[in-house]
Amino acid sequence: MIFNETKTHEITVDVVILTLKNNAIQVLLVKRLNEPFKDKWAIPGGYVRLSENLDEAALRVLKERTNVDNIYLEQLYTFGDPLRHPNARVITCAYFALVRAEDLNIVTTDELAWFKVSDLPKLAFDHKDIIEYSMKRTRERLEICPVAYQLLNEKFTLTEMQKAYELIMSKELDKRNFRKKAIATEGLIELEEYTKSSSKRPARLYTFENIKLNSKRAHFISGKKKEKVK
Amino acid sequence: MIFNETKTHEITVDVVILTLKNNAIQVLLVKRLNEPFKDKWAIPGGYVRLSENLDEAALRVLKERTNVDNIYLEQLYTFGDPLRHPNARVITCAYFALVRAEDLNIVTTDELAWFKVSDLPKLAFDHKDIIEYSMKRTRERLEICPVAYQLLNEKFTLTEMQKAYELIMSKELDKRNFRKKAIATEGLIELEEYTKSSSKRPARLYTFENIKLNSKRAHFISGKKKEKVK
DNA sequence: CCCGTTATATATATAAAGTATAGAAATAGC
DNA sequence: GCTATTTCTATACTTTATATATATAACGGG
Repeated sequence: MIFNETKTHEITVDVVILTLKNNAIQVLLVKRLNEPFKDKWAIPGGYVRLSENLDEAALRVLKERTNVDNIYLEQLYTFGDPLRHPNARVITCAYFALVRAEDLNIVTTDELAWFKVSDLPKLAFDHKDIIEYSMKRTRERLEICPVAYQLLNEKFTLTEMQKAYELIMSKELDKRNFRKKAIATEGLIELEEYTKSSSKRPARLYTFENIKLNSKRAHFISGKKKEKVK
Repeated sequence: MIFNETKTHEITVDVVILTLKNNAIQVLLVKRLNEPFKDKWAIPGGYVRLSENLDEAALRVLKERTNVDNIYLEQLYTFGDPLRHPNARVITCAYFALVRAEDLNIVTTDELAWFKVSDLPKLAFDHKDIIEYSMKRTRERLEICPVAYQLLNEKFTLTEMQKAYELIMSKELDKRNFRKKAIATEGLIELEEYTKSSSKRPARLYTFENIKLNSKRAHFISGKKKEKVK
């Protein structure tokens, strides 16, 4: 590829939209309708308009695809390899969002679907790298603040919360110690409600008050892997 | 300002170059020769060439200004407010670098000089925000890895290391506890050399082996503020 | 309706890391 | 030699993290 220095850059935003569905962290992908990478799956994205800033562009893309507002959205990283787009010079500012499955009302189609991040299809551009980096960042965030509640329904059990942590961190945590530390988390509210679902003993429901995502006390991931009991 | 959606974006990199000089964290600034913000100080930067990626562009800017290689350089954040440049649409990908004063061989002039980050002049564009964010990120890095050694000379005393931590974190640390945790840091090597300078008892010199900037064990900043003794 | 199963919940012991404080050793200046 | 100053060692105390035992509540099968 020959670069003509008089050509200009194009700049896009791409948004990694993560949710918790079917006991797995899943990412929303769109199928590309045009070349390059026609028919490959890709992260939702779009050109940055001249009148909007990067956050606004990312929010617009997120809203177009999910119709949700008021979501955890954070700038992730800017990817600018000259060869990341095969026939143009496109720099993309990647964002990632954590959304509640409960809040979503997405009609998935042949061109818009959820995929487990642990089992991705062949992706367009460098989008695989971008998704992997978004998971790394999510883990880093979780180590310093209880950002996982962004993935939980409004009311949740401690077991559900632990499951979210385990899926993000890819390791098992000890139930009893998780409870102790979770309960000490700033912002967690104990409700006088219980699950009455199919399970055995009903579990107490909790919720998070809006919002303290800088709480240092909530990094309860350090626990060593619990050994699997036979 | 009216935005014409057919106009294209321009993309630059700006590099916050931090060092430790005269008992303060200092940043390298250049005086702008042209409008806008003529004669105001700014972070060194430049347009991203079509043939280079963002890291390469940042390295090039860093090398142009400081002639140092092999430096701690990290992408910081991308700033893209439509109004950040008064008469163009310039998105900038900001980087920050930590350099050793010892390695530098910069001739400072009327157009290139070091400024204490705690006492900055009036800056061009949003560069004040960018510098502040680079300090925040440096603090975050320091909480999880001993990145401060990037600012220290090759051989240093624990007192010098502590001083670097205190300057970055803007708080005093307890000397005895700092020593205990610093000595436990992975990668720190105790030398059989001592200072023989003007001070009282000679201090042992230490160095860092190349390089483990992901060591979790090195976040020894948590100490409570030592009360000032009268 | 008893009883085993399963998941929730509480209490407590042990280990590790973080914080606080006393004081000894080495040098320079007087 | 005495004092001031800085480096360096040792140790007690507090908090957090990890490990383990046991009780409680519902369900389902006989």
